[in-house]
Amino acid sequence: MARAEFLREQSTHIVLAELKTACANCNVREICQPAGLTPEELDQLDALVDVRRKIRRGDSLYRAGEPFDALYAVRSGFFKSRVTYEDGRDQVTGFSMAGEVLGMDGIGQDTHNCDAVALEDSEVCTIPYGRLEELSREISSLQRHFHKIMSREIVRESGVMMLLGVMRAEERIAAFLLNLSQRLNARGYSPLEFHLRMTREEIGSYLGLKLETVSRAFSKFHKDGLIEVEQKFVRIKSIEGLKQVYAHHVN
Amino acid sequence: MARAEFLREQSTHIVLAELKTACANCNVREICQPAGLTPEELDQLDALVDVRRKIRRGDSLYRAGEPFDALYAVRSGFFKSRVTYEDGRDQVTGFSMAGEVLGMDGIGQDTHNCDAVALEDSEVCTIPYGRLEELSREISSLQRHFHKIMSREIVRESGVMMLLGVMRAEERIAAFLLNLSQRLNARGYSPLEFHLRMTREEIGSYLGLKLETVSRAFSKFHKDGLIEVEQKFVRIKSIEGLKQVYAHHVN
DNA sequence: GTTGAGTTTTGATATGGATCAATTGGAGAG
DNA sequence: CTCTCCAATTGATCCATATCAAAACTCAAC
Repeated sequence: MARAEFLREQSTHIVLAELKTACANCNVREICQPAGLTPEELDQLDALVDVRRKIRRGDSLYRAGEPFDALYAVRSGFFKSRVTYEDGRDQVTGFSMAGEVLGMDGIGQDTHNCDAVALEDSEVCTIPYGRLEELSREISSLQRHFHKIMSREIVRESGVMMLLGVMRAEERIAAFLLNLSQRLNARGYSPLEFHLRMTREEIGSYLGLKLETVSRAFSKFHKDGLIEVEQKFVRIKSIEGLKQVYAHHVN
Repeated sequence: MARAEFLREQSTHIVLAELKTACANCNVREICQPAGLTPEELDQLDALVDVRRKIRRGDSLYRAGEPFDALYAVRSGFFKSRVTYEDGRDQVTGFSMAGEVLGMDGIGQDTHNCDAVALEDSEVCTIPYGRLEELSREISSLQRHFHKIMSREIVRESGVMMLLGVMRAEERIAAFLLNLSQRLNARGYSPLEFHLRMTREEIGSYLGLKLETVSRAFSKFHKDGLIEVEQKFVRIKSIEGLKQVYAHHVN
């Protein structure tokens, strides 16, 4: 027990020591550090993003119904957001990777609207919401940036509505893979080879499909030479081919 | 030309004269006028919401791709938001009635992401976005309110994802009617009798269904004594019954 | 009133994806 | 290393909703 305490202390120290440099090459810095800030403003921001938090695979960062008081910037790892309906049915409403922001659903009702569950051991920076509001009253570039991030979440979701509302199963899955690829690329990871962090069932839930349908589509894409799949590992062999899957559709 | 100038002047006068009283009992005032403002702040807000604009049925308030520079508060009338996909497929992503805000999709990319089309002759107040940002830096209750409205749009959309992802046709339509009813009620209209402003096809597009399916569900609900429908007119006879439609579902 | 285009309803049939079922494959616990 | 459990694949069948088709109804224009 004493030893556990010690280890925790030590790890906190390491975290604090790393923070400065960590922010410097953090994917999330575009959120926390919009361009054109004065050194003084940068110091204020340093103070804003204060607490780092580790979330173990399977644990949740927050749960629907909990009081909302902070946004979270994913520093490393991978999350799913999940809404549970009254009757117990649930749906995955999004996946978040390093460099993305979680929790904006909570602002409207001061209460989280969904669960955010880590799909692998993850780390987030906590952005206390009250302080974010204060600071974005002082720093207009931060304000603007924050608004853009919220707006993009709205646009992202209307893209998902499109997936769910008008696309066929294989189109949805092609679009899903392409979106994942593009986001990984934007964060500096390989856009052509990656590990899926979620199960077929979670992909299906997100896309409004059953896990068997997801599996069949993967097999089909494999057979057509568009991807290689082995369990969670995916290699995209033809971005163009995947785009064809939904471009080829006849109205 | 001189005459046209004169008319415009005059009409501006009328608008300004009406604005004060108009705002006083406007549904949108909770957006434009969060509680607890000083008289001074209220004057600033009066200046913010300056231009009223009439949109004829069938015309669009804005279109995807147009530069974004303002939000719109619907004063009267009814709009649909529509996203068109590369290949020409489109989907209705929302309906907006008096007292609701349109255009937040444009903030993220400085460009509108969807078309907003009037489904009946409508009137909106224009809220220039730059000024809204300025003012919400000065008035924290306005800032907070604006953030809440954006966040609620995120939550609304994740609700639609739920509709599209997990519900069956009749459940979606029951949920749609109940949502409409509840929003009309919140705006002071009858929650039990109303005119649909949109066609069966537009409802279907929103819900990811074909118009025939929508029509059949309406007929079924009628037969079951849950609603009366005659063309665009709807009378809800059993809110409870409609709730049962999706409560009764077995996992 | 008549015409005509668009909307809605209803019926018959087709089909994409769900469901049910069986098997295989992997990863973690002991 | 083996056992166990969960994830994934694949096949067979079913069903909810799409699709195709025709008729009725509505409203606006003339």
